[in-house]
Amino acid sequence: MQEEYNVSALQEKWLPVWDQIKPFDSSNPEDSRPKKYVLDMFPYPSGDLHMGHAEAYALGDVIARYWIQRGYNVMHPIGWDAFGLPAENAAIKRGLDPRNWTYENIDQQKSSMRRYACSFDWDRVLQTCDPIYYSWNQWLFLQFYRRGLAYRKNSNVNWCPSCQTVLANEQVVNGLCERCDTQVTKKALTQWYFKVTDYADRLLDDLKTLEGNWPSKVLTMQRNWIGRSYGANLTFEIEGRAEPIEVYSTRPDTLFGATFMVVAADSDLASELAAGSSAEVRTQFHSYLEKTKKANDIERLSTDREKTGVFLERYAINPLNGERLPIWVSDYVLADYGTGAIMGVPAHDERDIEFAKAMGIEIRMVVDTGEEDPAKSFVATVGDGVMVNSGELDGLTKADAIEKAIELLQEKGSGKKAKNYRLRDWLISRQRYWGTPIPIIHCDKCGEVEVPEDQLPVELPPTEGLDLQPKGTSPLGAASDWVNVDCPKCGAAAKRDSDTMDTFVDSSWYFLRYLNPGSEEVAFDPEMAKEWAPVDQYVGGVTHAILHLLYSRFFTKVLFDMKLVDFEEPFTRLLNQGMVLMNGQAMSKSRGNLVRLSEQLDEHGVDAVRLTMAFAGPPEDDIDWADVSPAASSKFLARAWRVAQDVTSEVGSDDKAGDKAVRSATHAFLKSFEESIEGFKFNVGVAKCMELTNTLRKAIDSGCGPQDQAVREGAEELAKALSLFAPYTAEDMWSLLGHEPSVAKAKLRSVDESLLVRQTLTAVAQVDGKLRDKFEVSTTITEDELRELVMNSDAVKRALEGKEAKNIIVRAPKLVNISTK
RNA sequence: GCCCCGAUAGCCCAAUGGCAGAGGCAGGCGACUUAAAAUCGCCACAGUGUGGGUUCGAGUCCCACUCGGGGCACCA
Repeated sequence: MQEEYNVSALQEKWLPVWDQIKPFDSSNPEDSRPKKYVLDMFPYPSGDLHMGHAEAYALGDVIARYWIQRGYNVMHPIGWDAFGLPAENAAIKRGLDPRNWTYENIDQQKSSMRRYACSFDWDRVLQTCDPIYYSWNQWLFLQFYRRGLAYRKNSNVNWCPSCQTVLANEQVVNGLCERCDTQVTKKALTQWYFKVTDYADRLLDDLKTLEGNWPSKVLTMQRNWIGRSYGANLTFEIEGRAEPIEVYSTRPDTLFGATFMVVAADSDLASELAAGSSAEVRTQFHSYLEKTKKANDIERLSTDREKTGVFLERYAINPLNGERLPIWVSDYVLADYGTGAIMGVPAHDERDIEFAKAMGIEIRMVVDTGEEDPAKSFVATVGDGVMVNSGELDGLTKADAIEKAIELLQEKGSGKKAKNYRLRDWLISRQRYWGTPIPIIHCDKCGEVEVPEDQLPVELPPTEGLDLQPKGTSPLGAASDWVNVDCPKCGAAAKRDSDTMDTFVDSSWYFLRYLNPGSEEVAFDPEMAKEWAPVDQYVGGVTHAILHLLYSRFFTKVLFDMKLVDFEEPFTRLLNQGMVLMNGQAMSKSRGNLVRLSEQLDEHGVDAVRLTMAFAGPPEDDIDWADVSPAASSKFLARAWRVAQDVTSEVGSDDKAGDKAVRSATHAFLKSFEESIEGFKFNVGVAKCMELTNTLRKAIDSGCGPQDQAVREGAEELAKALSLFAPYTAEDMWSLLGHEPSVAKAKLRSVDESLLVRQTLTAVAQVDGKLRDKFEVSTTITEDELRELVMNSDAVKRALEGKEAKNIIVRAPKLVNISTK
């Protein structure tokens, strides 16, 4: 009796079966299969899953399920990145506890994921807002603290006036808050930092080991972000100041071209130098400083902005030639890069020449690059050239001059090699409620005191009686029962640190927590880490190319130094999936182009949506939902399903008895399917499934017939292959073919190469690269035989008329090309 | 301004330097049907953004440009 393909019936039929047999359990210690760790970036629980999640998890699932079918014990866990502002903001808006909002959303997402048939191991689940999770955030913080990697300092920090909290550099995008697009301002605050800069070299150098396994785009972005440069620190004596000033330069070779010095307006040094100046200069300086502070990053970064500054009427002494250099303050020099002061070499630096032009300062060429003298052209020449007007450096090229200049400076004790980074330390304090409390107690007598480990976790106090409304200081500060404690050292009255940690701390090590998510004894079991970690395949959006991935890499290196893990990179391979767009644009409610995942699933079924995600194109490309057709995917799945239904042979009959041509097609399919999936060409893999389906359809209707064993062999492999994309349909096909669930655990047949060997193939004859004739030839044809065959071809003779064959290239058995030029 | 990626049929996309088409959508024709849907089968459609170059041979490699997308952008 032939039945109809019914998607929703299949979903209802198989979901409970899978719940029972748990095909994706990875917790059996007796399991002898080799291990693989496949990880999807965990979601933030803001409402139900959306189309973007659907793509990411569909693609991650293809990989996880593929490796299971290749015979691996695959760990594929999921969790929730559950702390953060959206929960807190939603809670404030509705007067609720952020816990409610968060856990409700998690429940909803969890049930959507189950329905979506993700191959997650549901026994390995974590939520970063659970005390049992953030307890270990606090433990790790203390380990970092003891290693000198967590410290507090006062400085001008990025401040979001809307979120009323500080932001890490990484969370400021074009001068705007990453979350709410508000203009970020500066504020002087004492905050906690992680010392990422200690690891800058390793974070940069180890990117090499990821080459080929991470998208090169991400590697480049990380390199740029860390931004290492090599140069020298030069020491300038200052008239009227006991201490000299250090200046960082990548071009110490141009020191003879220095005609001024600039100090960052907002640096302590600037204030100090100004203080020693005339009253008039002091007034000018202070008004300039006020303007600088008010200017936000957007204005500051605008490239065509006029250079401004104030001359302090003080002078620095050039260490090599003793010249007096006027000292200026300006906002184009950054207080927190290098030493916050620079030597101005206008002839060979674009920014310096702009400044010199604006202030009427001398431009002195010291590198002859063959271009016009910058003093005349007012265009800085930054390239290589020959040193001039530079004393002992004259005649040298750039690289040699840099070496020589450093040598000279070193002899005088006024300079040495140095390197600098764009990367700054990671500011982790946040003045908000919904995050991990920082496990430090402030005591008037003892200063910063660690919360003893046996008192962890420092749990968040309940929200009752707390005003979560952002007001610039942490809401936790008002929880007096919670804040006021005895100092663990001296017993005197003390206060807890009331800030919470950046949520990127949570996600920097969560991949290790999956190893034993419920453990109260350890953050993660180092033995388990040896078995499973690092992550073999990480899947997620490119939006995390810098922040999350850099922080995770930093954490991993610290854990390596703590001897808790034996690897230095957390994610061996990385796949960045694209975005799901609608009509060329990111989906959003305000644009009115939002496609609701739940509606797509109701209309087309889970399998069709998943298949569409995989088939739409290469995974890293964006998918425009307007360009794809889940209805067509559904149609194909029904077609494949009918093939399985039509098979009439018995389970377990001998493959070898089957039709040769169909068997060849099946094994050719297996080979190309494997290549497609391992090369992340899932769209091609799906196309191969379609091709095999067409072949089997034809074989059943007008070929060897439905009883032929080759048709069964093909249908079984088709079901297995399809299970990567369409688990419900594939499971039902597997059942129609007489097998027990689950198809997810069925191994793909290995390719029988002998079936791929061909007796004949089509050889082509080209004249000047253009196709002129074709021949069906034996695969063992010799070069001479093929050449003769082609030269005797009428079509080839016609093409050669009036021309002379000058060169004949023979690539037996496939091709002959006759060149007449 | 600098760097990276992309451009193949009406559309989405394939193609180890060797026959431009694997697959799908939309389209046309036919079979089945009283009819339609569904199903099954068949068909058509581009010479690869533009201009050069390397090569026996270029969608593929190199150079320049156009368009689209992304990243970085006073880091001395």
